[in-house]
Amino acid sequence: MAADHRQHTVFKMKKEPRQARSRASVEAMLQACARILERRGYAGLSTNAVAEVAGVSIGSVYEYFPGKEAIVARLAESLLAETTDLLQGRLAMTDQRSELNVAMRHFLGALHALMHQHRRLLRVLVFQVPYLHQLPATRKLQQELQTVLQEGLKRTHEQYRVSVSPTTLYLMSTSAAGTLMHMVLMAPPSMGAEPVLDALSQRLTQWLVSMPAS
Amino acid sequence: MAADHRQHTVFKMKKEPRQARSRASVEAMLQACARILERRGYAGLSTNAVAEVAGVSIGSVYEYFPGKEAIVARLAESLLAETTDLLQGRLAMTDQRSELNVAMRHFLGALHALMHQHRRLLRVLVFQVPYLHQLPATRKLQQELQTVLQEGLKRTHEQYRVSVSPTTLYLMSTSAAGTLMHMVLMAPPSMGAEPVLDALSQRLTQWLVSMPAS
DNA sequence: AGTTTTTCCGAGTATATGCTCAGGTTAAGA
DNA sequence: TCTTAACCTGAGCATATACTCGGAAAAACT
Repeated sequence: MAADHRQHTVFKMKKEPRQARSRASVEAMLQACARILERRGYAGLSTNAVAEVAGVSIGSVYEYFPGKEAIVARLAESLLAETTDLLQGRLAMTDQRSELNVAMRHFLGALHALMHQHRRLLRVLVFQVPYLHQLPATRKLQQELQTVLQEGLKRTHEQYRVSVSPTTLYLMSTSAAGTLMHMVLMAPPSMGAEPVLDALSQRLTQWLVSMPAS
Repeated sequence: MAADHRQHTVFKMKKEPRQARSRASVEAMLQACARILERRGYAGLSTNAVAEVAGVSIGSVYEYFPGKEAIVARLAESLLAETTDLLQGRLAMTDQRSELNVAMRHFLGALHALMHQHRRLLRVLVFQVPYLHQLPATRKLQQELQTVLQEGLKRTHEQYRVSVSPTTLYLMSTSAAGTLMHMVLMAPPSMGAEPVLDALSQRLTQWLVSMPAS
């Protein structure tokens, strides 16, 4: 039976580990899951393999996770949460003294660095995990991207205070995300990241500047 | 045994059908494959299911395909080829009398329409098929996008003859592709396609116009 | 110490899926 | 018509994977 008809409870943990010992076990399972995903892909991931690589028994896996979907979901959630945190942290650093184009470049640079760091895992999550984009954390991250863009504008120098329509906001965030994704996951080695990030941030900034002020 | 260690011959057909009867069988298998992918996802796809839905025996499937990867690959190749043809066809229609922004809008509109038409299948192919982006047709399509952009520029009115760096070309194509992908596969219903396409083509055009002429 | 809760174990069962093969049927060629 | 090649069949074998369950060991609690 395919995994598609199951309830969405398969994405949640069965029970939270209470003692230090079990917390270490769960951590080992998650690390094992990441290792297997990077090396063998989602199709090569099985609960038995997770148990073996993590050095625990198969029974222990099912003690905490209802199935492999839940392990992957947990792993993805933590990565997505890390990214969301990064965005919020960067936003907190941005104030009225910041130059819009500089702030934009820093945002994109930090985001790119984080994605690049986890690129092997990210590739599998994005391209092979069927339920990734219906995870709450995914939607939260996408929303966060737009929020950060909007808030960042408000906080930078007054001369850039412009009114941004939802369409524009959407276009900017999807353009940026699409380019970052392509660079990290699909770009040929010949394409250096720095020039593209420079050009991208410059473009986004000029785009905003050219809009009617509010 | 995971499917990851196999040779890349799994992506090719075993033998070409010669008679009309067998060509119909293969066609039925491909249609069945598409149906199953749309309804059950890649994880729900099996050679047995393809045989059943197509109304042929499992033996016949293995007569023409070495495994399910080859069926999916064939299906994807035809969809990608259709897209590449569309781009080339549009390019042939573009001449020096065309306005750049109008031509750009038509390109994006046609591309979006095609993607939207196949969005259910496309979603599964993009997000669940591990080997999609290593298919020759995928690379060809990506290359075609950049070529069309570059050629389209050369063919439109002289005033737009500008020199476009590889970085810019890359940035424009990934931005456009990223936005189209997000719109077709992930956008909330509230986001209408037309305004976004209008804004996108306008943006790309203005971007080019603002560059130094060659 | 005694009791309860948490954690862990792993052989074993059920099931799904990939794929073969020996042989039958239909169409094309001579 | 006879021969050959193409095409089709589906029961069945091999394997892999999800998941259970009875019970043991360790930790926490009283």
